[in-house]
Amino acid sequence: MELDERKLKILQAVIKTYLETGEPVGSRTISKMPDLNLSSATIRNEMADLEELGYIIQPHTSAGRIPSDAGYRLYVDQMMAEKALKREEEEERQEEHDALLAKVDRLEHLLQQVAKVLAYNTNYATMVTAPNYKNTKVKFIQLSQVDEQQLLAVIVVEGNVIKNKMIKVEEPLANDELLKFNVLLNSFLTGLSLQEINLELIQTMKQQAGMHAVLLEHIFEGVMDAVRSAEELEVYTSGANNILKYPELGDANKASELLEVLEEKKALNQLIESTGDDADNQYGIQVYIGDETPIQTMNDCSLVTATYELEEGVRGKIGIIGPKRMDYDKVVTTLKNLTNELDTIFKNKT
Amino acid sequence: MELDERKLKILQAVIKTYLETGEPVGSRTISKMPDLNLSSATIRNEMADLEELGYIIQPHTSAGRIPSDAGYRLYVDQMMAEKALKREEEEERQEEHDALLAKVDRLEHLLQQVAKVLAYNTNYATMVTAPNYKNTKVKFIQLSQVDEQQLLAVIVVEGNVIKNKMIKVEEPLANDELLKFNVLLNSFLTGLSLQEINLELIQTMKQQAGMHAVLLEHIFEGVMDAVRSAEELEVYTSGANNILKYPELGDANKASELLEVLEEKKALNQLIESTGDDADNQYGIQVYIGDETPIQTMNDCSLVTATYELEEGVRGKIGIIGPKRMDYDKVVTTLKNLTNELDTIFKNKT
DNA sequence: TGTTAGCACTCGAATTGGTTGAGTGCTAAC
DNA sequence: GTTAGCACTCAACCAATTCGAGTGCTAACA
Repeated sequence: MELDERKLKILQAVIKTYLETGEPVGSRTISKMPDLNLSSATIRNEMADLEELGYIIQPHTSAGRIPSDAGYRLYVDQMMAEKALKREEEEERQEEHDALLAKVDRLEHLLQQVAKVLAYNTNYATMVTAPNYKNTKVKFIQLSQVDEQQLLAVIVVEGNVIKNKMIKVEEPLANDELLKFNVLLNSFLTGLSLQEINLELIQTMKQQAGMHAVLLEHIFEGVMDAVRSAEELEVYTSGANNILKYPELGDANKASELLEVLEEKKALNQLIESTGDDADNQYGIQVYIGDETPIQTMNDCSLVTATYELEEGVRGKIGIIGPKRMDYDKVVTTLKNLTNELDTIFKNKT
Repeated sequence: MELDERKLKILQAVIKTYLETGEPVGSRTISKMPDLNLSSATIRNEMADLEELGYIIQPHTSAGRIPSDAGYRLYVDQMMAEKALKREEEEERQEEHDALLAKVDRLEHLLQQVAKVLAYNTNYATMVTAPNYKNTKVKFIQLSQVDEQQLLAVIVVEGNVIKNKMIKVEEPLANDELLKFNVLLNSFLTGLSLQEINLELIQTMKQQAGMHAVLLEHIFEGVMDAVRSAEELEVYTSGANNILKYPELGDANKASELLEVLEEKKALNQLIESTGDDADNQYGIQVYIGDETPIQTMNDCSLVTATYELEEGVRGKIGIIGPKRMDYDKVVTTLKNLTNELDTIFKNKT
């Protein structure tokens, strides 16, 4: 059996109405559509075929049909393909800037705000990861004496992300020693990516410095800590409550598990990092349906991810989590516009 | 009518069993308790009285009784009074340290961890506010040249909380100018509390400095920004999913509203700041039942707050949100132990 | 006077049975 | 290949019924 033109049309009709209503779709509903002029009986035959092909499912004998994961998949693929064609015409129309985003300054706040706005606009749960700094380079590094017993290490990496670390010392450093340290640190580390700063390098630095070893050790440890904390990926979430708005997810147990995942930043990070590369399609937008999602808890959900770029090579991800019957079209469009908007914001800023 | 000894006992029995079961408590259940030897009929009479006094409620004619807010109130007050008496004996027994908290270093992470552990231990939703820095003093302040067009302002306040701010400049400052600035800033601002740094002060500083006004303006603005951002209160939440575990809150609408509040940090802050001062009782623990909670959305919940002290005068709050029939005893004990533990951690640390 | 046994009563919750109607699959005719 | 028609299925809904936990009240008892 083949999926001919007509079957496809019927399938799309089923899915579309199911997305709208959330209830199983019967043959009569479809037959009444003006688009394709067929009796309910014919539709029934076709629907039986579609079920055999695995695109739709009957919850019970005397009910209408709902899309299977495979059905959604087909639908989404189709949609994405269409979007790819329409691309040029639309490109110009997305000028309206979101006032909510414009005035935010600090990256953390911006990303949190992005998650919030997105959740508000789509009515789904959202998450935004901070960009991965591993590939960014150290721009500036500085030790200062805060008080008798404490040094402060400040590290700025490209993208103007700032990390701080307090370092305890037994006794204050002399001014010229501090200066020496700063010169040393800067000359060695500036321009390196965080990835390239490793123990080996530190060793050679130590040899070069040739100063009181214990103190040195301590300070380097602190600096390394700061570097490491810059690598830590932050995740911002919003709209968790939206999950409860969809009855198919709203049962207390499932919803509770989902919420738990949304709180568990590590899991989230893994989740969103395990989604494929943006190279897969021209918008960097990917759709995971049901079992395709990387986490078991989300098997009743769909996940749509997009990639934004803070600057060359420094990327973060945006994710939207909703029921399988989410409004894929709207979500994809919104994400597309949003990433564009972020692009312009970042390009003007940095 | 009076609330005599026996009535009180019965009331407590009703509340206790209701806390455990979550279902209306009938007269027979109480009469079977070994503690007070009375027939169900007598209990019924007493319960009728208790209802008239407003301590318990009958959901419908042929059901048992559940506590009213007033009933809970009485129960909690009683409990707190008892705890106050038992205080000394217990004091020594709370030595077991929570391994999960010991190794955390940065304050943000520690507080987040506190929220998490607390949520895990109690099965309620939790929130922890970062301490209020308004009263803390500036310890250290520094401007550095990061690159051609950017200055970095770093401010450290007591409690070792660090704030950063990037400041754009048209052209790089000369080294001696920068030095001058730093001296100026430090001499004026160090030792002041964040509250005391205001426009007036800035004005006098400007006059003193007497340099190119525009640049100055810019820099001060940046510094002020950093100061302001230090004032911003952070709130860490955890265990939001626990809300769904209690049927009386689990209906989709209410739960959704609650979750929304938990996400809205500003609202949370207001909420927890509006709770009274810790002076009210010796543990700094307060219980808000039903309508007593400061937010309408929480009228079906109870809120228990505690205060911790990072150092003299620098305090934050911890809140636990659960159903009205939460296990007050456990919650209060847990909070008491936790604040003690935090005390020892902070005293060893700083 | 306080306590208790007994009893009629109430009312939500659970069970049952019947009805409805949306939807199906199949067959036969067009 | 399409469609009208028909028998069939089954969740959803509703009403009637039962069940039982719990009540309030009264009368008897200590």
